[in-house]
Amino acid sequence: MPVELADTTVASGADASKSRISRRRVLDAAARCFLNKGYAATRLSDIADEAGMKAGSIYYHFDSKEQMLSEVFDIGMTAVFDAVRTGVETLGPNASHRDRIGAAIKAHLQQLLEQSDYTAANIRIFGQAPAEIQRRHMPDREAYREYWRLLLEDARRDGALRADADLSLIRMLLFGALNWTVEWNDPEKGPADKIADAATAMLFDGLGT
Amino acid sequence: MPVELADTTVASGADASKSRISRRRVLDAAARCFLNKGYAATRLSDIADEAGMKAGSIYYHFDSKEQMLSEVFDIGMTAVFDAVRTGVETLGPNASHRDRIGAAIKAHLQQLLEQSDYTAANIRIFGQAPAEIQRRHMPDREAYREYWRLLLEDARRDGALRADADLSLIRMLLFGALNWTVEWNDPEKGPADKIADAATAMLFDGLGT
DNA sequence: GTCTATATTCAGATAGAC
DNA sequence: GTCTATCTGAATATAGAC
Repeated sequence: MPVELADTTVASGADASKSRISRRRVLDAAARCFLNKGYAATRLSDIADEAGMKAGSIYYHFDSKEQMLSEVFDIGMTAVFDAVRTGVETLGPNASHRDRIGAAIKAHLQQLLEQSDYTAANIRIFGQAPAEIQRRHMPDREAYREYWRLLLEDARRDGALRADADLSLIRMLLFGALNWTVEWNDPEKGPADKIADAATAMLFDGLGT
Repeated sequence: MPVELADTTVASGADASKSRISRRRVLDAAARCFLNKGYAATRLSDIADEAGMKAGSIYYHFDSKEQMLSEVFDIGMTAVFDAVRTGVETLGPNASHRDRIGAAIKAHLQQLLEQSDYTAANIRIFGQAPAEIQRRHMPDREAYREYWRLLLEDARRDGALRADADLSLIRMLLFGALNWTVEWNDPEKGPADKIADAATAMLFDGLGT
């Protein structure tokens, strides 16, 4: 029995692994398609083409197109939230507020532009996703916004940001400057870090003379 | 004959007018639907419902869904470009660069958030529109970008913006801050001008202490 | 000008062979 | 696990009555 058990374990382990791998390949393809064409305009055959299989085969891994979208959103939000938290915490507790916010901006843009099609898809197409899917993912997004809200509020409390600033407005303008990069950035043209530095400088210093 | 001529003229004038009016009603509905749901997710029956007619009737006024999208893009870009030019030129030739850029920001946001669903649709869904439509409207958008490029460059030339700024990068970050408002702004919550003032202050002064 | 009815095309989803 | 073949529903677009 130990042998059969071992064999079975190996076999099902291998199967499970193959399944997990091609499931992920399909999801990668879905994230790319959703990002580039939008949700409604993406056909299952587009995803299948990019994943190297036939449209019908997708249903071995997923129940529906909506399920794929939902998982793409989940993975994308987790990726960017983790990256930002890690980027800020890596600085240690004595970093300046400017450095903390700068690190958050850098991590956000790296995920969006270089690391994760899932994050990019989440940010780019969330607003046009089916209402039910949007509703389901509101709490994630709210938690992420809340993290940024505290980041900025702490900075103001300690005098690193002007006391008279409308922080929730500023936060949304900052998100806009960062998130809109997905509409125009050409990865060939330069690293996300360069954009991040410019955004941080604009936020803190402005461009007036 | 003068009578018949007059009658015919009046009658065809009235018909033409009715036609123009309901054509515009359909296009208004299309702009709203495209803005809210995206292009691919909008059905002709959505547009028809909102315009108070049946889906088939739309084809009396338009040849295709794509034609509607193309006209929405045209009207939206013309509206925002005209508004921005007018806003800047109204200041007269002796206005400060800060005031000129501030006026451009205000006009852009007013169109986007309060005046024109056409402009909002153009900005929000352009990136997910069919490739052929995007291609056709590239020159318009390029001209608009060019206007802003000169606005910022003139300011820098005269010393109103820092000499070391990467203006094309800054311009795209600014566009992002402004354009992303269409994703989050709640028209009930406050006027576009308030957002415009915050954006202008951020651009010139920054928020650091 | 707008309607009803319909042709046509297409995309999401399912069934069963391999 | 992936394929081929197919069902089904939907959406664009057309035809002809009113």
